[in-house]
Amino acid sequence: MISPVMVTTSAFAETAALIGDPARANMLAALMNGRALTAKELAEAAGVTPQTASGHLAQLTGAGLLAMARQGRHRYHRLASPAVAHMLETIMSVAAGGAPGSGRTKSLRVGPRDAALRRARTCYNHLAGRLAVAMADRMTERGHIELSLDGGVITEHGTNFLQGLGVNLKADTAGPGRSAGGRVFCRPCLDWSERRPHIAGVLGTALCTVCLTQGWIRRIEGTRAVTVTPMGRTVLDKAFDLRDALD
Amino acid sequence: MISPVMVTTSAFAETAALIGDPARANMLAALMNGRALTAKELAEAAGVTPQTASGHLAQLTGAGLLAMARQGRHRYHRLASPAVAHMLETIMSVAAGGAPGSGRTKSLRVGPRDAALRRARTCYNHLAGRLAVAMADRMTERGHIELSLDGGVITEHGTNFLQGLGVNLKADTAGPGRSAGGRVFCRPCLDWSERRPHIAGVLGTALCTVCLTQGWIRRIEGTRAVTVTPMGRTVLDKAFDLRDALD
DNA sequence: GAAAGGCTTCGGCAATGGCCGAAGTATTCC
DNA sequence: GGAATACTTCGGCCATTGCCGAAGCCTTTC
Repeated sequence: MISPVMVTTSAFAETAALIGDPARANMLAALMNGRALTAKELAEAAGVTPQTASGHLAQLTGAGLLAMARQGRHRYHRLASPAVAHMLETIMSVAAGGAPGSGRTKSLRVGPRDAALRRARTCYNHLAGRLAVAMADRMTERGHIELSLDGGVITEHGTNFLQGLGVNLKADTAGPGRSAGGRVFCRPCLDWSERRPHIAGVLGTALCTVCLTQGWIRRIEGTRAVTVTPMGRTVLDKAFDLRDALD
Repeated sequence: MISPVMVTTSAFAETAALIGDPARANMLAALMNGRALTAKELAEAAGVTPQTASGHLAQLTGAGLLAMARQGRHRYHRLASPAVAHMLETIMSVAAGGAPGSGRTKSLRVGPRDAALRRARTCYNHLAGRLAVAMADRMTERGHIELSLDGGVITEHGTNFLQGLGVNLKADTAGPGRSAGGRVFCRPCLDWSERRPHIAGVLGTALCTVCLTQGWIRRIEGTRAVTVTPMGRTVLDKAFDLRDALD
């Protein structure tokens, strides 16, 4: 007999099992930069042949974790929704060491690629790493935002500050990131490398978008890491007093 | 050669794989009621023999997902931290059907046990299901809270309301759920059965605690579902105008 | 139209890992 | 002290499933 509760429990396990395979996990991690990649690129990211990758991608798409779009002879795969990205980030956060302060030190921090990731990276559609945590810290210190592990909100002061940077927060009057009262929340996202919250949600997305379009940061191909351009360094240091966050 | 980035990716995949096994997934789901269970109880929940469960529990504990406490000849296992509970809830949310509005209809809703779960259940340390969503809706309508997918906050009005119910929100001046400014946030938690947010975080925990200690709701043994007592029905319907949320 | 590239399906191999029976330790109860 | 209970370790069986080579489909390019 199959209990009705088993149905949902089984979907729960299946989803996790899908993520739990090393090859698929690498594909999903590669897609955490928020962009769509071809099957071949994902095969390379996972370290498997195209035919093996094809099977994995079919499974992930079938389960609703990925969305696929044909374009010529390419097929572009991306995370199906921000909810999926959020889920993956949450798992990464737990995988990176469990509760902060616990004795677990599984994630060794070595190597240049790793260092670049810890310094600054994208987390689906917002920024993460030392850079993002530093930005959140300065904004908190100055009263631009209020942030806790349970939630966050931008103040009037912060709205003005961000608009001065070119972030338009009054574009739409309602959206997933604002309450019925129009208040703009910023979702805290626990940074897996820094173990402290940074800014996600609509606010984090807007901030990341501005940084990219203005050329303050640039994506490093084939990884989630980003570099801060010389211009970006000047602008962001002036705006956020980054101190040694980029060293 | 093992790339340094692979280290973290591997921990990511291992964590997901740990959750992905059906037996372990059932154990974790059973622990989502927030309480500690013995190895035997978890074996029963997973549908495996004690010796098999023992191996699974050792893995989960070793990975930092569970914490264990000896007590006499029993060993009580619980989720290691709220972060783990949050991760599991996020996976359940995605597993229950991907993005809201997507064509996925994998989770059939049948059977009495399932119906009870959808009506009211605990989600680690707060309430979920139709009951919790209805409570959040009423509080939003009345201006007690502001809630969006990105965050939430309790208003002065809401603080008074909850204190009238016996929830003391001014107990400590700082904590994980409040910003440096003392503002009390309530984390939104996407309800996997209702596909709408309900109240989590410190606020959700406090609310759930009051309901349990006052005897308004009671846990159903062996499941995450809770029943609303006759007294609770009276009190909660008066306070929250639950309408048909409990039918 | 032929060639090339991107992607998928099929088939068989191999290894990972979950499962239980049996046996061993630790703790409580009588 | 002996029986009972809770839990763990060990060893071998078996199913699942990830992997790649080969071959086929579809689209673009020349």
